[in-house]
Amino acid sequence: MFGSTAPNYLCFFLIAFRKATPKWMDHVRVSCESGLEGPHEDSYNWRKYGQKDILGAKYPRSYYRCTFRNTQGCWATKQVQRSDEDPTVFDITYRGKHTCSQGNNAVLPPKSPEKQEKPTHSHNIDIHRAQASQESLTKFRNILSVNTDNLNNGDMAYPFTFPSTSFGCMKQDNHSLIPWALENESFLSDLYQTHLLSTTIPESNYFPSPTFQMNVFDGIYSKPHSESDINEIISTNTSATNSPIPDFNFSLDPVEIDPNFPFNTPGLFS
DNA sequence: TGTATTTGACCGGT
DNA sequence: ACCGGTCAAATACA
Repeated sequence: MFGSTAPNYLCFFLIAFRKATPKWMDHVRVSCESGLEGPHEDSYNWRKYGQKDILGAKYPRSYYRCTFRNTQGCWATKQVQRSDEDPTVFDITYRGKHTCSQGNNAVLPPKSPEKQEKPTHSHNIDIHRAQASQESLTKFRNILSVNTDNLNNGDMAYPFTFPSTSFGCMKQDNHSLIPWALENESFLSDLYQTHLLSTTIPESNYFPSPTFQMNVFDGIYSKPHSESDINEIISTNTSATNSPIPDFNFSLDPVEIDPNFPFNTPGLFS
């Protein structure tokens, strides 16, 4: 399977990255009474790069990637699709972890309020700050409307809590923090993306309403598509720690990797 | 003019 | 061959 050339290795790792990137679903219910529709806001800067009609789905799926993909090499992506059953619900699938500045701790100021769909509400911003105060978190939690769609799903796990410690500010190159970070935050930190409801603009151009009703993914890592997905995440704990590619928070699925694979092959990561 | 979105084409996996 | 995901040229917008 593996040739002796670096490009072959690179190809392999790109495939492994795609396949092993943790995914999770985020169901957002839009408040009908507020007259809002469209997906949520998660305070990250996303750039839409595609839209597809999905077989059997009423609504098209939109594809977003981090705005800073090129400038900062952030490979976080997300998919947004309106639920067939309940059009007020958007299924959001996140892939990858933000390695850009906004993913570490910074919530960059909006370039323009309209276009950047940036929440100007402090709670949402605080939630993304590395040192959000417990007070803010408590206040924020009080206005959350938890979507319990997944509670009947036996796969769910990892109850969502609001830690008082810094969150989502892990530097990707801080290897000394990796073991703890991977065990506790590898994906949980990404779950710590909260969402504001959109206005009437669907899919992409949305920004919070002053009367928004916060509906946050219920903080549960839900519906792993398969057991392998869990393995993918768990494997991050081990394989990524010594990964020579610190910029990518991906895991290598041990099922797919020959344990005898010569990682120390000269030129492998060159 | 720079940036974001749209949308048909393209590609890889199944 | 079909389908999902991505690319990139065209277009829109500030």
